[in-house]
Amino acid sequence: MVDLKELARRLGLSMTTVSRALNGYPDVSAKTRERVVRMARELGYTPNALARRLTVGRSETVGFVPQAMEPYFGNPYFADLLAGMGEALYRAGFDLVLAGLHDDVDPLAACRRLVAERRVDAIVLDRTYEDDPRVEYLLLRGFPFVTLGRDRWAQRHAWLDSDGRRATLALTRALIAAGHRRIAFIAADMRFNFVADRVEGYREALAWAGIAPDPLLLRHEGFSERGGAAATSALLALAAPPTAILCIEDLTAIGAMRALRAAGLEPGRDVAVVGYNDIPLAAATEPPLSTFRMPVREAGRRLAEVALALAAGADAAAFRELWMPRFIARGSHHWRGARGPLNLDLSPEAAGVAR
Amino acid sequence: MVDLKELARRLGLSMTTVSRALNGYPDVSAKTRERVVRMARELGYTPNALARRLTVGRSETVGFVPQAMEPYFGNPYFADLLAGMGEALYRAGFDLVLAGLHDDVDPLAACRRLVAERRVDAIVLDRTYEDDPRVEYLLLRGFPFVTLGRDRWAQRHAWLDSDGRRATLALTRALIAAGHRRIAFIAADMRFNFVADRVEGYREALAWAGIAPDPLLLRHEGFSERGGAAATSALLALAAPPTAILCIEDLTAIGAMRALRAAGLEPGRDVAVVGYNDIPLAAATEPPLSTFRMPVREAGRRLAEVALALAAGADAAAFRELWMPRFIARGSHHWRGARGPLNLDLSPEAAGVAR
DNA sequence: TTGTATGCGTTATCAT
DNA sequence: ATGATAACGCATACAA
Repeated sequence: MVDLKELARRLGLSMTTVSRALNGYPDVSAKTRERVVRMARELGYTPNALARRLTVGRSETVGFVPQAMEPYFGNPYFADLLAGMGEALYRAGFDLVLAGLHDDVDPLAACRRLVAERRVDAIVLDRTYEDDPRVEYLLLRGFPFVTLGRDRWAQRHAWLDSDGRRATLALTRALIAAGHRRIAFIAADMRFNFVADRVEGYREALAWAGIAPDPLLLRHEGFSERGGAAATSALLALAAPPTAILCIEDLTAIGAMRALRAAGLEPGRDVAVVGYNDIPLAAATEPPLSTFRMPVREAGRRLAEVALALAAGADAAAFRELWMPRFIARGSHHWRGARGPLNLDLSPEAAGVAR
Repeated sequence: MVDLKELARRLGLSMTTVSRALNGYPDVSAKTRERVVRMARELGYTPNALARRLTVGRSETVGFVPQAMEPYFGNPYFADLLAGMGEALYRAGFDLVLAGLHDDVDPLAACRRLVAERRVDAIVLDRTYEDDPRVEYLLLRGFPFVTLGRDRWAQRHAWLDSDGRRATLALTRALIAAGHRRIAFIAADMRFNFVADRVEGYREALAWAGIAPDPLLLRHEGFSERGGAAATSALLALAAPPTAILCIEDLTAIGAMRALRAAGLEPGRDVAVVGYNDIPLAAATEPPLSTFRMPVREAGRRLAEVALALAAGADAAAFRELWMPRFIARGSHHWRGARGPLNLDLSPEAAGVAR
């Protein structure tokens, strides 16, 4: 492995000049630069990233620290998000490191290590909790980070989020307008901000319509197909079962549809079912699943871009983006009691009404 | 941020002594060590990983480079593998970096960069191709790496693999013994070694039974639910449709079952269907999917351990492990024409017979 | 048991 | 336009 010193020796130049030529500094003659570049290629010279990183004081690395792995299993979302991030980071010459992916280590500990040892220049957090320890720690340290999903303060750090509240609000209102009165929501652990956000939209729509929320219709085992099925069975056992079921994820909805069938009910006819995320499987269910789509790959790219900007010293205040998911109307949201087709109003005005 | 020099100054000791005390060297008095450790904690000293890495000449990092992302989407396999690797690496103080996760960059280019710039100490490769460029490159460079999935030479590098050939061989033989004669395999791109390996087992079983392989029964669009469904529709349109369908993945099998139903056939009765991997969804299909289970999380852990050993200079020859997946007999492998229950012989002897 | 001095491979500063 | 030298923050060979 030839290093800079060796390369400079062979060229009869100083390391300084060679380094400058290679890094595209202006103050080096075209002729010299050409010589240097050619020789570097011939000898297969590649700078040692470890040395460069120490010198420039940057690790050229962005860390990704999830809160929990459970929601990721079987979820294409995960691969898509990583692919998006990986793409943007690769372009910038940065590495993507994953930390805290297993349950036996506190995600906070993983964060601490990344920050304290300067292993990364910025961090991307996914699926934050309310009062997330990772967020509090990074805020305290003043370390650059961006979250996918905002928290209730929303003004303390950079974030990117899909407007789950608005989507759920619009959906619930549309269901009510179509005649539904018993609307269930198979959500998940409310500590997740994105879950709380969606539940909020659901509740606002009910309140707006003057429907008293029935706590029995809100469930929290929605992070798996199995959970969706179990929750649905429980809902069907109610004295007054729901006519519509909102789900925190598509897999949840798939489980819900399975349980409905098992109970002799036809999803998309006897009961309306709606998922979230639009995983590939969603188009292939029977009936095809109506759901919301968020461009996850692009979100990953954008998160990486923001992380890079923050690492370069940009102000976090500049990076707060609320993306609107699109409703994908397929078959499962239908209901024989409906007064007409489902008509979602995703406009900001409609969302504001309920606030 | 206090560094080693500052810490030493405050203690009235040399950097050397402080460094040794912190790194657990024996030749430092207990009293001194205690003082050093206490002060380090008080001042919140944490060594700078970049500096340490440059000094010791190791990046303390392992890279993971997939061949393609397509097979990962919607596959819990991916998250599980990463979680396993992340766990073992975290314990060792190593970082896990992901590279080449997007389609617009050649995985080989990602490998090159990791190696040439010394960004990682070892690499884990998943789902290798036959004559995989990544493998050839790393072999050429003499760079430490381990693959999940072996290639046809099998003796050139460290690997860990599930014995897909043997599993498929045993399954196909058992199906034949049960009376099946038209057995289809919805495989995938044969450039993937694990696909070719499984197809080999399938063919061996047919040959062993004297059944001429029908090329129409071997399909290659199995990397998605949709592909599984499409392949099945094509198979059903055959003059002589299959009575059993092997699938490269569970999602494929789910698609196959969907297409069977759409054609008025009942999987697990009219046609036997078997998946691979045992994703959570597999237990929740109707009928529940019979499949093979590989402990992916542990495989991830083991891959990381091997990578760490190789990075530390261990000989690759010591790391060749063939794991046997377990057959999970649920409902979908049944067939009304069967002469009896399916009886798999996964013993090495049974696998050897056909060789 | 502790300290001195050197090196890791770059980039950056300051001359020339 | 080019070069000598310092600095990045640590670990380690060698000395004491």
